[in-house]
Amino acid sequence: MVATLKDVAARAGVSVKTVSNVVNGYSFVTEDNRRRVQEAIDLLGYVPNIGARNLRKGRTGFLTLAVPELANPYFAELCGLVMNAAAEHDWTVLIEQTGGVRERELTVINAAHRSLVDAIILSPIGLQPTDLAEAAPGTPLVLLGERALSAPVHHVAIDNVAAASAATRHLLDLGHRRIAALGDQPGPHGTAALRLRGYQSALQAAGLSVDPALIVPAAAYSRAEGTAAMRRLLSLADPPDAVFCFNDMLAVGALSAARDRGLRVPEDVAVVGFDGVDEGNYSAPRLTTIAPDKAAIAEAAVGLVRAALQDGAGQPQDVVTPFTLITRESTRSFAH
Amino acid sequence: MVATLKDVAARAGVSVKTVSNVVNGYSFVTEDNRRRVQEAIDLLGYVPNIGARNLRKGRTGFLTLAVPELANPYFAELCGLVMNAAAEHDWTVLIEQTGGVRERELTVINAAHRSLVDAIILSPIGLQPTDLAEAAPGTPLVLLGERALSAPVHHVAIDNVAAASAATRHLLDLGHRRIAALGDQPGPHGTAALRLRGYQSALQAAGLSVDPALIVPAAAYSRAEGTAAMRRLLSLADPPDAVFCFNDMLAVGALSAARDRGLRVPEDVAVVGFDGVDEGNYSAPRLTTIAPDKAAIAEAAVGLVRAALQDGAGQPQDVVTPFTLITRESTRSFAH
DNA sequence: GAGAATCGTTACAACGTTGTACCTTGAACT
DNA sequence: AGTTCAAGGTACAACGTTGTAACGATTCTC
Repeated sequence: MVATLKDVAARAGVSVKTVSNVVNGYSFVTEDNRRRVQEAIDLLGYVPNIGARNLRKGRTGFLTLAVPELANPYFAELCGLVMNAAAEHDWTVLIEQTGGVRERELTVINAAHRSLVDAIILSPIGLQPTDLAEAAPGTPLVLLGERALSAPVHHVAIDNVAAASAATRHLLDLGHRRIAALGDQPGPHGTAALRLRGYQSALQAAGLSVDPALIVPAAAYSRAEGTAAMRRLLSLADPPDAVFCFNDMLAVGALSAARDRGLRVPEDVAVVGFDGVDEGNYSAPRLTTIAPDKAAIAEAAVGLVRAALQDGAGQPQDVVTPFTLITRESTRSFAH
Repeated sequence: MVATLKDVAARAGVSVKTVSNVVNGYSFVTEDNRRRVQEAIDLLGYVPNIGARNLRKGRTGFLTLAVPELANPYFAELCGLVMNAAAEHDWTVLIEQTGGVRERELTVINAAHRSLVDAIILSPIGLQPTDLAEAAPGTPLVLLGERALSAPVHHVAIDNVAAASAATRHLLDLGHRRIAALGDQPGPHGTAALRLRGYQSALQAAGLSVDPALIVPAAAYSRAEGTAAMRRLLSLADPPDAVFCFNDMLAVGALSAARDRGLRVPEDVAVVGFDGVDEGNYSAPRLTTIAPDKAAIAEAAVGLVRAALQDGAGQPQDVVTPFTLITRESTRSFAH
């Protein structure tokens, strides 16, 4: 059905290898042959069989990019950027959704499509440090946004502690004293733990104590969870005057909950998010947020993959990418 | 480096084919051999080479899903659902971004990774009806959300005209008379044309004339374009009292523009969106929208692929999936 | 003008897998 | 005892591609 090199060769009256040489731009082919082969290719609509090529060459031209969920715009945006960065080096990206479930993350790093991809980029959530021993040897692995694992693996991330601290300090600078942290999650190794640490250190640096009642968990980093968690905060006897949300989805949900209670943001309660998604620039009020340089993360991840494939297994790199605090209406107009 | 069937066979003391039989659960293998092979597999960490298997079997287990942009949550949500639906039938989805550019859509349908995928699901934007002649023969093609092409290709979509008409009628029922359409795009075959037709027919059915000044274009279906277009509308000498946006991103942008002008939604101007993305449930005010049943679209698309691969090239199917009008605050509290 | 160097092309093997055909073994029938 | 039969296993070829080695043809060198 589909044309192969053999078909093209037969039509052009040359050997299979000569066609292959034309396709790959190799070595020396007479102008005459090159033209005849090209005509045959166009005529038959020949397209190389990538699987066969991979089989022969060893390199596949594919990368796995595993994220918790595409429905989260942070990851959707990130996927798009990684795809672009990868395309610059002729890689195609195979996106997987893990749902943040440890078991599926394990599948990604130790087996799934191993023979089909040159490397794996994973944004882990449920993964435990010891799990990395299961990683497929020989396939470079780059972890995104997760530093606490601190295992000998390539990492790309912002400084989560510093970023969370900056967000909290921003609220402190505006005069807020009863600042909540929304989005805590179990486990000492997750992103939540790092952001919580940054939050706590900023409070302590300001001479404030940390009130456990103001640290609320979120089962998932979704808008719905943000709303639910914010409702709990607003129902406290002594509710917060500001909330640092561990991601923008939670923050959007929190804004919605505040609005439902008839509270003004930022006058009654200020809100800071984390992720810098486009959506936050259109919420009401517009969302102050920590914006990681997503393009830099994508570039760095692909760069690490390239380096790992060239040099073999060198020292695991730890790339720290920049972030900025974008102040918008959800905190800005507060006057103390 | 990576273990192959041969390595496993050597270790287990059986032939390569017997190992293959164990891996695939085929035919008759003694319990003893099966156990020994399994042990060798576990020990060596054997994983089948998918490329080689594809080469041998013809079927690849991959689908291409090409969407304009992952950053648009409608497509991000849709991708997630298609991936889930595909996973039920052991397919892995290869996501491509076309940017809505005709040339890249053409690449998708006629060449890219053709040999690597069993079928192609495309959400077209720039594609012209005649372009479908370029589609790779032998690889089933399913188009999403696009009916006007009306070529002999599988289609899955809601009834865009009816949906747009329902949205407009909703505004009419609420008493609005000066209703704008936001998001027009050139070309007689695009989604925009269908939604515009539905808008017009609803107006005419109500005995109203269509004011061309109230039909504003949008270069892209993004929040930023929605804001820009809404500004133009609000600057008219005789501005609209309601706006039907051709997608939710435009609507979110429009809400932002209205807010910047100090207008109340829906009291001063009502807004309806299209896509039913989660974000619209958290905007201020919450967005009334046409919500296509995205899960149904995903299921239908994968179902069509399955049918096409089983029956060969049968009659192209035209699947119409349901939608609902979700009324929320951006229109609801209007009293006329 | 004989040998060497270069260009252009080709046959062959191999990548890892599975379908086909065949072989072996033992048991169940006449 | 001879025949049939099925289960269990194997060897081989093939999928489409490219690297290697080798070959024929031309040109260059002294």
